[in-house]
Amino acid sequence: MYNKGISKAVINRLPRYHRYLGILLDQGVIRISSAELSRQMNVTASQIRQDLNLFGGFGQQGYGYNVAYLYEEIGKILGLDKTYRLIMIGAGRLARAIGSYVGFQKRGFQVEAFFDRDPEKHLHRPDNDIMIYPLEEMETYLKNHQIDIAVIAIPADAARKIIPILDKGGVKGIWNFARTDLDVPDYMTVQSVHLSESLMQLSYKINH
Amino acid sequence: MYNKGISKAVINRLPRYHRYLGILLDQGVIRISSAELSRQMNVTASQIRQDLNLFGGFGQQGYGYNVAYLYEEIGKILGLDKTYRLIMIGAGRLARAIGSYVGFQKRGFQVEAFFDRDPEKHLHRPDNDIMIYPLEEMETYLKNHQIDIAVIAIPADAARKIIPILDKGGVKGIWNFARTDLDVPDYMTVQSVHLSESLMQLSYKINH
DNA sequence: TAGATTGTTAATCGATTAACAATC
DNA sequence: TAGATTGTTAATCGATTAACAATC
Repeated sequence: MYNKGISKAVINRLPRYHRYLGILLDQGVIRISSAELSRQMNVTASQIRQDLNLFGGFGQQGYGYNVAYLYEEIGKILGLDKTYRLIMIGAGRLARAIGSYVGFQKRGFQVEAFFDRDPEKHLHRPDNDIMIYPLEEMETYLKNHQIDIAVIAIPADAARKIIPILDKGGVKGIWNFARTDLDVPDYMTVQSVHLSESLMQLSYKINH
Repeated sequence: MYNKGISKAVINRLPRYHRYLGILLDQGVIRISSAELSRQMNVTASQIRQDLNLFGGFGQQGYGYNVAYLYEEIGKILGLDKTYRLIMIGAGRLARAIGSYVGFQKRGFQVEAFFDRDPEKHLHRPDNDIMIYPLEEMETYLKNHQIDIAVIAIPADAARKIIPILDKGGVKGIWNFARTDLDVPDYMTVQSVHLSESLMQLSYKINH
């Protein structure tokens, strides 16, 4: 899979295409034209064709796109055909909620462990049998386990401090829920979910 | 506060300015130039000045920007000088995590109640004394309480069905965590946090 | 006053949309 | 074959960056 200068705007749209195609697939729809999909998704047909063609000709003139095939291909582009091992950094409410969200909803993403400054504080619940380790053990843990993604759900300063350990431990991607930007080497990637900023954007929109 | 055609890109950047200014404020920094802020934030100075000037001249030639003043003004633009009453729709892990996140972190956003299809299922915890009501009572509840924001953390189809009730109930904004787009009348606004899409974007970036 | 830095206009860049020839 | 619809190029639109005159 090769990145021939795909813009960030396009990447951000791919998961949404994937979601809509998944719904069509469930509905038993076999083929769809860019025009029809554009109606359902509220984007232009031109944009759909333009976006898809960055990755190759998935459609067929006079026919449209085969739903199952396109769904599959976009899944591959997004890397959903692979599996990923995750650790959760933090074991508070948010970390546990995200951990079980990922565990239930996302087949290819396996939550392997939680780490917390104070693992005793967070009770093990019957529906959550994944171990919570003390944060100091993370470095050793990463030596013995190949982990692809670290989910960060701890305060901002703790989050920034932990990056070198994740780097050394061979973690490739960070899903960041802390209220900070994170500097990582260029062979690592960060995807941030800034809940606070999202709520502020809502508040802006309500007032304007 | 008036919206003179501010683009979405600008609005999305405002909370980040606010965050950085908050840090500077905590550090006791009195004034800052667009050049210095641009270095810290990794954006161009030009963009900062351009963005800020959409809302008025907050700076002063030869001086820069007063940190406290700018922080305050951006806060006002974002509507952070007001208070908002929220209800949480859903009382599962994610809803409770977000509910307590908002409660702890965001002073102006008050969580008033939870609603759930099965309120009995979700135990009341000592650190969470906000009531959980059955979902059927929401319509009546909204008649008797002025609620500004509904946070949606229930499955996609349930989420879509609930919109008319929120509309009738006078809710202005929706913070949507369900895996669906939501159609609302144009006097309402939706801000979605698509966790699933965010994770897919991370997965894409790891592979490219 | 001189130096610094904004506010703002103009130039550039990139992303979206329109159009249509290619082709199934 | 005729009709439909893609793939792709060209035109438009919008957003970002550069430049500099205004001014503190």
